Amino acid sequence: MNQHMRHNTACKTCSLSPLCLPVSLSFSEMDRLDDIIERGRPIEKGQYLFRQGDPMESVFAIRTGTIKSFALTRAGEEQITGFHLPSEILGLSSFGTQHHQVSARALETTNVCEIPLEHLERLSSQLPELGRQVMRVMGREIREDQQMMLLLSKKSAEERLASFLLSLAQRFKRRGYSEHNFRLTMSRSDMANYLGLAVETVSRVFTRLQKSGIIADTGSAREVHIADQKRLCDMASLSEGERVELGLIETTTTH
Amino acid sequence: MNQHMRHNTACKTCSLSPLCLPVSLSFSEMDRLDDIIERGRPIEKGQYLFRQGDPMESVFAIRTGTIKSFALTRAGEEQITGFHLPSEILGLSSFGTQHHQVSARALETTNVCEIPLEHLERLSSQLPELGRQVMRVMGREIREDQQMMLLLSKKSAEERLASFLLSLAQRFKRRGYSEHNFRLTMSRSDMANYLGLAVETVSRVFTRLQKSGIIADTGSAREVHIADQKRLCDMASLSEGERVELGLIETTTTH
DNA sequence: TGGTTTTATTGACCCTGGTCAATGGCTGTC
DNA sequence: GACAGCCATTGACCAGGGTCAATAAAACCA
Repeated sequence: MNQHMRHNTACKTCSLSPLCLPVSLSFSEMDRLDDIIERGRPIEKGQYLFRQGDPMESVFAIRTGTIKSFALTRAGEEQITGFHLPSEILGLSSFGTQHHQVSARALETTNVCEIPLEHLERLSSQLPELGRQVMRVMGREIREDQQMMLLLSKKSAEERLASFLLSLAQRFKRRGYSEHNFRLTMSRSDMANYLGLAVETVSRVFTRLQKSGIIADTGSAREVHIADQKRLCDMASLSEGERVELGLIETTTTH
Repeated sequence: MNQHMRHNTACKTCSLSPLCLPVSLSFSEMDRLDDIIERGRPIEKGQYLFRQGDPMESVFAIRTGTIKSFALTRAGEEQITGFHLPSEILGLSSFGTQHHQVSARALETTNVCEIPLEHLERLSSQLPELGRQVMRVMGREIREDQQMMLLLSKKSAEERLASFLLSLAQRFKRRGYSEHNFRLTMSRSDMANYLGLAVETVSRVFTRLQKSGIIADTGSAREVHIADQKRLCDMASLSEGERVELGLIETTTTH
């Protein structure tokens, strides 16, 4: 048993493990994974989990909270590359480099599981299923990034925001939360940055979504209530890949 | 020795191996990799290497030629997710799924090395360095996709084309070709699709680049001669990550 | 609690790049 | 070598969404 382990923080008892690295490991294998995981104190809102350029020593799984990851452009502005929810793995994009290629910052108080790379690599060669899961997670990240490329190069402002809200809804649902009511942990400006829009455009699209009754006015800008999911889907012009991720269709077919 | 092996097609004798999967394998390990690799007949221009929805049974390393990979949008148009040059690995984005999530089509006559997934996974657990290299390649792909997200969400048409040409130049250079003179294997329309622009815009930017003397008029639209690389770099507004990939700076630093 | 800062909304205006249309240049084929 | 089809270029026009500016609403904090 791991000295760092506290109540309810072992993979075996974690409700997120079916979505996370331990998926398809046996109980005894999970114990070995637990032995290399370090669980420190929470990261407060605004604090960095790691910064671009830091030595790359671990990857992180989110236990609770939200993290945004971003790269810095030449001009010093951020380009947000993702918002990460519980069970998602952070740091994979720096694999094969000595240093983190992005920064990661908490959008709210966040707890993470730290997995030292050195131990992960050693354990992966002993537990083939763990290595395979790391590759599956990386494959999913590549697919998501490529869907994001599609969104950024082909979709209108309305389609972008609709796709984003549906993606969040689905991710909350998979984690056992409501897919219709949730709180946005990121600002309008973060959303705009991520979606390749101006803040003002995001704000205007939210207003339009409310006026058309697709989302309800909750009184707070951060609180979302999806009132008409079907119309939101229509508005998003989802690609096949997105429909698969959202669970709207079973599997892709040949064209 | 592998029955499929032909002259100059073993990893051990392939000039691309330092850029490809076998990097940092010993000769005897390379032999074991060679044993699972299948090298079939060339793929002609326009032919598919695989199609979105096909069962996912192998990944592919390009030996010669160029492949474009793309997903289909709901409306049936393509979204190009990448152009792949010799030594680059294709199919990683479908890791963890039963079926290919993108299609891959040859832009010119192309030779590939086919690596059956089942064998690759088994061999990776026996040769930890091979598994690590697969993860490094996937990490690089994630970083490139995220740089593409930056390009698509923040850069102007000029900056996009300049970045694209520099990226191609660098990739040709690493493969031993000229970084100043090369032939584009993709059409204006493919470039436009990949860069999130209209064909007409790509054409206009090419004209502007010629008029300003940054690229020379070679008489052919597909033939590029970079006349002033420095100004092209300035024009591209490269991010730190891009500068690292292009070898313009050594490593990222903390901000 | 009041004052300061950050975040969100809304309006007015403008610009980059998309769309439509016409033309010219290649490539391939019978 | 003439025709077909695709690819590339250029011009004219237009619109989606960016920018700037003003205000309102939250969040923060001493």
